[in-house]
Amino acid sequence: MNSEFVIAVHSLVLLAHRPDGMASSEEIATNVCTNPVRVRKVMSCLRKNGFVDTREGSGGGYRLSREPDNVTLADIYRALASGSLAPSWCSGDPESDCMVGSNMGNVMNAVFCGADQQLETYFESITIGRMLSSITATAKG
Amino acid sequence: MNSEFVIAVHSLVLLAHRPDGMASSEEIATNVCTNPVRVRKVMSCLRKNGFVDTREGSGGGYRLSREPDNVTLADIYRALASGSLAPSWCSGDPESDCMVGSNMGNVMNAVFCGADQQLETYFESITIGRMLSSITATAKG
DNA sequence: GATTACTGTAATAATATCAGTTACAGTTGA
DNA sequence: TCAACTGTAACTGATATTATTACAGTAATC
Repeated sequence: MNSEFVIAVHSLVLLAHRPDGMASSEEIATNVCTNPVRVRKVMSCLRKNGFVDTREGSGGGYRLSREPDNVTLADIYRALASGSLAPSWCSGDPESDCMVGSNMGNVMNAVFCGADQQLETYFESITIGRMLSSITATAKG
Repeated sequence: MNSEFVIAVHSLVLLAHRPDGMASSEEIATNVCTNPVRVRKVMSCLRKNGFVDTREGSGGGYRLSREPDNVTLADIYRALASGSLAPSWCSGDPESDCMVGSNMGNVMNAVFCGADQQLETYFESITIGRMLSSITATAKG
């Protein structure tokens, strides 16, 4: 899995946890354990997909623009990691004389498309709000 | 996804397609489009897990040792790609003062364990035999 | 028993991917 | 006008992936 997905999920949970729903790229980066530029790149993508609003300039940062319970991991997955399941490496060669070698690419592709959908369905069942609850429950228990 | 998984699946389908169920690492490598050493490494693992028999020496190679219809992709996944879904990159820091930052690792981990199981369930439904049928059907159609 | 054709595995090299850093233009609040 | 932000691009360094080389061990065949 794409690690940008992880950063995105973490960031959104953090925003959801903030009373005012806001944080700067630097705050997020510290919390996630990475650098602000990487966070900004991910958040920029989340903004384009309507998950957050950004405020540039002094005192700015990111704000969650949707209800935590209405944002599923599937939404995030689709926005920045869809199709990441299939390996970059492609098996076989369409020009091969062998029936197996020449068709494996397509068949493998179909397998991974299915896997991707399966994964998406699973992610559909998990929301940012639920992850936050899970964390607060763990912290209290 | 681990590309060794792809090589393994392709190799087993190829063996299942062979009338005598056999092929050498070089033949497989050519068909898969990679080098024989890589194939041998993957096959070595498949042998240890009981998917194939090997015959060393002249005229040797690999032979499928199970019924194609009884080998699921889940079996293969478990043997050499289990847990590969979670990114190497880990979010947050257990020592963090922030509740979110310090617990995200665990929660994220749980999410990916679930995803892994989901994937395994999906792979359970696909067999080497079915993939081969799918290829022969495509080739004929 | 020598030769040939294989597997098994380690070590190394080449390449590609990923993550961190620096730099700087643009924006906004004070 | 200054300070604190975002948005991006370019560069560097780290890490992971794939290919290559090398060689020991095994078995069939001449």
